[in-house]
Amino acid sequence: MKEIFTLSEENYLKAIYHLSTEEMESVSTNALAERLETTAASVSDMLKKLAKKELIEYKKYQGVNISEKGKRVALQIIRKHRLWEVFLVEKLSFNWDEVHEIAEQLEHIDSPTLVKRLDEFLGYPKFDPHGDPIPDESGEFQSMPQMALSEMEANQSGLLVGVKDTNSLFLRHLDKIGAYIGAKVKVLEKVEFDGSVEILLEDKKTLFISKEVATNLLITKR
Amino acid sequence: MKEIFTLSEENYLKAIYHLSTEEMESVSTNALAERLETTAASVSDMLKKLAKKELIEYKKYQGVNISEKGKRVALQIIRKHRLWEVFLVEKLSFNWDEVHEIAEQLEHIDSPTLVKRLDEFLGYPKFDPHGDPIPDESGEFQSMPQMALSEMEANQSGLLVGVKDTNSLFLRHLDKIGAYIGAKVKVLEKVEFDGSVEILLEDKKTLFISKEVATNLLITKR
DNA sequence: ATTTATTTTTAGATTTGTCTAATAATCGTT
DNA sequence: AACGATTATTAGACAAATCTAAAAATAAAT
Repeated sequence: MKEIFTLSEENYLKAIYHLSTEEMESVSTNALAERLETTAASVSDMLKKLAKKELIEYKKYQGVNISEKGKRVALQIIRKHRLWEVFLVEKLSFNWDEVHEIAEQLEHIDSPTLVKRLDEFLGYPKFDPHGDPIPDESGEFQSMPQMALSEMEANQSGLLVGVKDTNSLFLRHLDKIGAYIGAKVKVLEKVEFDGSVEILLEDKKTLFISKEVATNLLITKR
Repeated sequence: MKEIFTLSEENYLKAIYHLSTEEMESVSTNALAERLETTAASVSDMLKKLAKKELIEYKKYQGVNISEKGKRVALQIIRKHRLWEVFLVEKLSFNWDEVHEIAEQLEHIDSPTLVKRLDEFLGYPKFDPHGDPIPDESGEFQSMPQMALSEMEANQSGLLVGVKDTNSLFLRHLDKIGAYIGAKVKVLEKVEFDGSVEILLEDKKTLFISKEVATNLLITKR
């Protein structure tokens, strides 16, 4: 029989998964508390519960590592989150900066059939509107080698495949300058003294990108 | 600022609304307990909370009446429930007997924009797959005068517009005999001794409907 | 290697929604 | 109108998830 998890447990698992892929070390209580906007005390309590259910590996004062079982659960939630984001953008014409909060709710809807049908309805998308890969039913996902635009050399070109920061202001800025997921990008020149980058977008227009923006744009070569 | 209600509160409100339209009297604690599959004690507790928030009118031992405010809230939840049912059936090709449980979850997603966009995406449907009317943003809905098939006289005809019982077995039975929402129905004969009804469906086939089924089919004349 | 600072955990309370068992109010019958 | 039956409410407990304040463990710094 299928194990059921509470909303809180699901949110903890997702946060632990994300934090442990961002840094390769084990996740600290404080980092989790900050991410989930709660106290370290609450995190400690919850970690005990998750450990008892074998969703994480946890030794007091040693931080957390997600278990295989926990990873499976987390990836299914992430799968739902990203599928719903595609739905919201493609079918309901939401802007890509508006969908996160709604998807945070929809990701907890529990119905495997629904997920399967939604996936089919959307044409089995492999990436969400922010360029993040969508895990399949068994948790696998395609991921191309990515780098920040700021790490590329002059004259290299690639495809804009994702953003690091999903902050709404940042996403709207991208819309304004005409950058979108899938756009072809070529680095024309790297400006030494301020770290900004001159790029050619879709072989059409050239523009300067600040260092801040460049470090938050993800590119795959060719 | 918008008032937020818990999942429990929303489910209570919905149940109170439905029970109070089914019978015109005030709703009893026990009826609610049965409907919500909980105990009378829990219901008593919750009624106090809802009354304090002015969602219901409640006097101890006197049963509940939903307030105008409560009705507004309930109708918006029902609106969401029915819109999601349309989505599941029309877009994700679910069967009409499979959608209720999923819609019970989706109805609690909180995003007015989402509801608006979904409504638009579905082409502003006025009725859900079971023939129940979908309230609009201000809680208004079209409702044609309806009667149970069992109440019709011989030789009268009408349109099958809804079902009373939404039990899955019943809905599948309807599929099997070829009855669907929108079908034209003519009463050929009413059988005295067992209350069954002989009908002509869509001017094509005649069949006998048991009393049980006939009382659960809703018809509008012409 | 101590001491200080930081991080993490525990102890004890609180809120929400639920339960069982006991009490109280209302209803139905004679 | 009074009795017994039904229905509804309270009292007291419990589990989940959170909090603050205090204690314990680890890390950093002199």
